[in-house]
Amino acid sequence: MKSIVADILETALAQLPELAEAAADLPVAATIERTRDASHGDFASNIAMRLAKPARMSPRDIAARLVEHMGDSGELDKVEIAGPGFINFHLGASAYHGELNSILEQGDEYGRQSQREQPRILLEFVSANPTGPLHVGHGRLAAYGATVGNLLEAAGYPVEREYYVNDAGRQMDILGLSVYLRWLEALDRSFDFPEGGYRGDYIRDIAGEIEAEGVAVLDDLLDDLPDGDRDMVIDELIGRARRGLGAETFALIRQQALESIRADIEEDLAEFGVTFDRWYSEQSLTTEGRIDAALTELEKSGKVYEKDGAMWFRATDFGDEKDRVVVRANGARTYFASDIAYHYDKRERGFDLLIDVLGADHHGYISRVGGGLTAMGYAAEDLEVDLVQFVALFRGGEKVQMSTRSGEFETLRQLRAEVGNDAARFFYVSRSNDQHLDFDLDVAKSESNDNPVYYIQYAHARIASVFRQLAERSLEWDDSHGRASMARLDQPQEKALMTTLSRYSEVINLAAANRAPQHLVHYLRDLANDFHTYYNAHAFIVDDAALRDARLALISATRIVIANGLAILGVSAPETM
RNA sequence: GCGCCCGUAGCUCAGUAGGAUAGAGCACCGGAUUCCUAAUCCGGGGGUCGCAGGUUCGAAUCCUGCCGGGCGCGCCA
Repeated sequence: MKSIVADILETALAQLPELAEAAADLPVAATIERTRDASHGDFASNIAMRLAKPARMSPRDIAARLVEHMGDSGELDKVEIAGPGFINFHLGASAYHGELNSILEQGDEYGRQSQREQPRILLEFVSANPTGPLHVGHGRLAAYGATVGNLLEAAGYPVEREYYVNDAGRQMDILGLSVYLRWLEALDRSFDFPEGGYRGDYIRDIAGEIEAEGVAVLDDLLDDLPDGDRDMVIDELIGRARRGLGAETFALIRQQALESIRADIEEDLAEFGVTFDRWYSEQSLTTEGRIDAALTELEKSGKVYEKDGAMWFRATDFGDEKDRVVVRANGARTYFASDIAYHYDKRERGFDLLIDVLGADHHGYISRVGGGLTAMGYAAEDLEVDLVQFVALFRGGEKVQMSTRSGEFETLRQLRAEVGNDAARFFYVSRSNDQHLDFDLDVAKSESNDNPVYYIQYAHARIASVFRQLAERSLEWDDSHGRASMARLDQPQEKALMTTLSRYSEVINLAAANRAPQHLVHYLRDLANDFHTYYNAHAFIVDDAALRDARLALISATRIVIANGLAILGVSAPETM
């Protein structure tokens, strides 16, 4: 719809060289927006005000010139100049009827922009460490990332989704150790479980499943532990276990634990409607020499130096607070080294735009990873990080404490079980990602009244119900008759509904461009509201066949748009409720 | 101390590269169904957009400072 107005304005502008020059840097579409007040028409452009300074003319004069050069497009009822220089466009009914026809013709494809080649986007999200089940915070990353991916695809971008599995490093050894200790415990060896280990019940489950063949009982494992902090104790235990069991056996336990947890996460997310094109292993960065390759690139750039036996990256040259170690004095690569190697690899694989969806506590990484990319010959702008703020659960007006110790739930699985996938997906993306999220369990769970998920789904189910009623009355919807009779849709509720429907593509583009799913959430709420209002004001199944068919065409289009929008959110569109 | 995010109605939050009279839900008050699902609809009250300056035709939106809240600042991952 918006493009109709943009085309008219662009055509007029092209005929006025002195204005076109001033508007060179200004995309015409960016000057056009929906009006808030119907008396201002359907769309308004502020282009005259924005050109006033560069063109050295008064806004109203500019507006007048533009209006003079607007042809008669047939879809425009009238154009007015208002206020300080707004150009208000009043569209005719045919524009709305055209949009309605598009919806009915395109069905579930409606709202999808034509596929473009560039930029190829790699969307990385969740990427939670495979050391335990996902918690409610990860759920927000999952819902947000998945929805942004759907939005980008709908907007026509080629998108691949990736989960980066942090399956290397010390935490994996701690995981392996924790599993082995639980395995020992199951053999009636009793001891104090070390503080730094992973203590969750899932560790016991994994311990019960490990292949025991070749796994020895190390009776003196916990004897004479050094006095020291928990990290020291854990490292000592890892060393003993590795020596006692043999490096291969220890690695086997570790890998089994890792794969068990990773598979559990994958299943959890799949049930949540969140899937990935690839699970990218951090271990593979080492085994396939990608860290070496990245370090070589860094050295070539001259942005690394040696100090105190370690290799440092000059992160401060790229806006970071301090330089960062990439290779420790003991020869081990840091997590940061993996991280830049991974992002370098993403770029090497041909992705133009790397989007990372990360928890808000990761904001410190942005400048240094971007800096790494720059040093290796790419641009920091190739990396976009969308931070997602934390989640707080509320029940009965009280904040649910999310400590590991407390019996209160904290895993994504438990949340999904309690409120359902639809409500969870919906609530997670209903707020801006840079806003802290208060997740009210009571509202999400309530199956009536005040739950916005059901409000939207109910609109969809109601429409389905109308068509069932139609069949029960032995009537049929004559699709083409309905389309031919759209002029009969002249009630204010019908106009309001058509206007809202026509906004859908604009909302998709806006939400995709801003990585802001909440725009779609609010839109769907508005659309459902317009439908419910219409439902209460007018009967659809009326005796007048032309009017009936036209109204059924309108609500049919409404059903399509609601279903398409909910699909992007990963929420189901039920036929009955 | 430095850096990032946030501060809008009683509560939870929208607010589109600055735009016309700042919106929604919940809560509160009052109404609507012989008829397609009342998980619905309609109406009403409720605001110094944290504070103070600045930029401009125009600021919730941009800039500066301050106040308040969250998060981060390892040769951890």
